[in-house]
Amino acid sequence: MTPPPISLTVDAVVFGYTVNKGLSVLLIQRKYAPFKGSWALPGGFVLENESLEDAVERELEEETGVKINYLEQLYTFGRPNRDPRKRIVSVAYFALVRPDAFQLSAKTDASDAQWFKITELPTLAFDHPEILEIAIQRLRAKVTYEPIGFELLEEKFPFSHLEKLYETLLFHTQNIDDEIDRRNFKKKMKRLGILEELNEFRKASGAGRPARLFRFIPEKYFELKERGDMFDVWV
Amino acid sequence: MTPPPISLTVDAVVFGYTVNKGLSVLLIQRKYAPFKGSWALPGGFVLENESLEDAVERELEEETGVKINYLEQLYTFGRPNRDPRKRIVSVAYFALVRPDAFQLSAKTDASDAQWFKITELPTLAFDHPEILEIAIQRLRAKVTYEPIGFELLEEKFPFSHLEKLYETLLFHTQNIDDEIDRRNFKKKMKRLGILEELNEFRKASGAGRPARLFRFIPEKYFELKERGDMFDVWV
DNA sequence: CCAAAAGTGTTGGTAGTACACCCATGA
DNA sequence: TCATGGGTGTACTACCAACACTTTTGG
Repeated sequence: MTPPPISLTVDAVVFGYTVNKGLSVLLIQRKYAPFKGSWALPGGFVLENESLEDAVERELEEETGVKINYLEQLYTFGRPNRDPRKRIVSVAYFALVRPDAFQLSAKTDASDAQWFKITELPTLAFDHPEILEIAIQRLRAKVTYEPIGFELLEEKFPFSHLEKLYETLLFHTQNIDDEIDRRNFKKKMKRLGILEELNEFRKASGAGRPARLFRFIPEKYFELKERGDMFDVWV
Repeated sequence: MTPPPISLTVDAVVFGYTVNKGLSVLLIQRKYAPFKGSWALPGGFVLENESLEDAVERELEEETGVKINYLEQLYTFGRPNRDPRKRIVSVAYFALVRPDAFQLSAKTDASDAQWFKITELPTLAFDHPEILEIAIQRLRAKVTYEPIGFELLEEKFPFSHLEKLYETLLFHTQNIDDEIDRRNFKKKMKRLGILEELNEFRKASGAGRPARLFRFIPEKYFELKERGDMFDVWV
């Protein structure tokens, strides 16, 4: 029983977020056929002695130099003709980076890797549009029951940033033009008890009252989770 | 750039359920080393021109003859030494079968495949204990927000069967000895509006008042889902 | 003093939880 | 007639949704 020659790759959907730019995804430009010149998700072959996660981190380092903050397996794509050359099965991951990792490292050639707002995407190679779509769905669903949104924010953030992030993820990724009620959202988040209210304020960026900064407390969340108390923020 | 020789398999965690036997999983006994004689999840190599799902269905047919009712990709396991012989990455699926598919087809040699209650599992080969554990977690989580529980019941069922199924999945898989309040559970399910109350009753199986039968209405559920109304049954 | 962003409470509706008795059948 | 399982309603609490004005700052 000889196993058939199927190649295994990993691909990463890396999300970044800032209040101004909204949700963005990291893409690389392909240098070779097929899809030469097209934009694609970063990724590549898994080496014989590395785990899938190691492969993702290695490829991201090689191709983009970006420092990721959260990594989770997304789905495995194995349709027979998803790559025109030969049979390739790809394990897709999704990753989150903080705003400060948002600009690409100097060594990355700007023509190689670039951030794209998810509202202004180029045409993607292979079945990457499908992978990206599934990643967005997963991210959207997941922020409502696990506090992974914090992995996209700075460590200390004003409440309004958290609120805008949820607005973006829950509504703008679906072309819904809706807003979150600030008071209700704050009540819910406070009730969860996973935020620490700091005695620091954001120096105003322009006009407006300076905002108090908050911090996510992972320990509190793990406590909740152990007790089986569910996070639940579907605004 | 030659891709490394990594083999790709699929494995299936097939769940069955009856009120009497509780939640069970379908295992096969290995005929060859490594782990010769041990029990393992059914599965095998993906062929060059079949999709991952086709591979699962083919292997299940070959190894167990069981007819599955629901299939969903679970997770991909790729730790470098999970198979002692060589690098094998496995895409795990989880499947649900109805009670009538519960007995194995005649052609299956009983020594090959067998159902095991999840409370009375044998030692499993490879990293299959981990895969099974993750499958159970997924099933438990998923019944609270999608109506996949119905895929484990007969088409027409008394309410108490649904209730016992949820008790089993939500509590007994975690060694919690708890019960669902019949009245509250029924209220919740009725409010969802995805059940049809039939004018048929179950002929008593022993003593007791005959129970009205119900049917799950997939169409109603799709309607709900389209409208974004969330299923939500964490008893 | 005006514009911009942050902060804050109340009310009404709805869903969740806890809880106990009667009904129909087979033995 | 008894044992078994099926069927039903109410009261309390907690969360959700809707909603508008005041405060602090920069220009």
